[in-house]
Amino acid sequence: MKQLTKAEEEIMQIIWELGPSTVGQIRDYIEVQMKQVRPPHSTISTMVRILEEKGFLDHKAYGRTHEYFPLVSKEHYSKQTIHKFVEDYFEGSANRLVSFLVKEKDLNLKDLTELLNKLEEE
Amino acid sequence: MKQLTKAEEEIMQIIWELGPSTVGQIRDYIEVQMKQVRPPHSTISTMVRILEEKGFLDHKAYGRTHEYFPLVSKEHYSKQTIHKFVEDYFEGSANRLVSFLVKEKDLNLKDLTELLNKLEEE
DNA sequence: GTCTAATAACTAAAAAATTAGTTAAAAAGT
DNA sequence: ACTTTTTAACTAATTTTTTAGTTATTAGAC
Repeated sequence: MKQLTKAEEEIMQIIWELGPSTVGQIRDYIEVQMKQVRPPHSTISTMVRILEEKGFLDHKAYGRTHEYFPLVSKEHYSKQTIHKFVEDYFEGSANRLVSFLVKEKDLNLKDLTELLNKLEEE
Repeated sequence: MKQLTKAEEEIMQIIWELGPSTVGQIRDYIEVQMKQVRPPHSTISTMVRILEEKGFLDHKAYGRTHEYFPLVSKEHYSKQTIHKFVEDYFEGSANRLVSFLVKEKDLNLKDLTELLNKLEEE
């Protein structure tokens, strides 16, 4: 699976968040939720067409309006990304990643213990 | 801190791996270890100079030979990257990342338990 | 010392990514 | 019906990233 560029990933995040969306809805989201300047229609339109080309999106046409929806789930993409990341930075060991998180205080032992208990119940 | 591009990150990985390196050593590594075509000197030279500009590398000059070394450690960079990743994909919760890893079988409960015990000893 | 190979610095070219203009068609509002 | 707004498609322009050519200098081999 191809890696997303920064701008592409941002668009994907929005569509994952909103679900199936039109170009207009994406622009609204950027303006209202992200409080940025409303980008030109053509900018977003080009982005989603590239994402479609790369196989991340597909669309349904309602008349002239296209509604874009993800072909790759956020879960699937994050799985790939994390896999590569663990590969590159933790010699492929998820264990080491967890150790690292604990050392870096992104995770404390109490939380981890609780989590483990919960996971064991399932 | 700036995000690295794909090619930039590859160079950084090599320098993190090798320690302080000259352009020639990097080219050797790419040829011998990575079994790729030996890139032109100028290509690698440009990359390391850009990385220097971005603050990821510095160099020591021995005569005309420059030895480049990291200013940003692999640990520091991975910390930033993972932080952003957890932010974007796990709502900032490292807990959820760990759950995800377990669900996706990158991590099994036995290992996690052992790890937890080890961490608690420290 | 002379020659060869490696080097840094500079520059340029190519490729990829990003942003945006234009047009024609459709939809929505009046 | 007429006007305005939204849209897709196409295209172009810009910016960023990546790769590589050229030149002058240095180091090392002989």
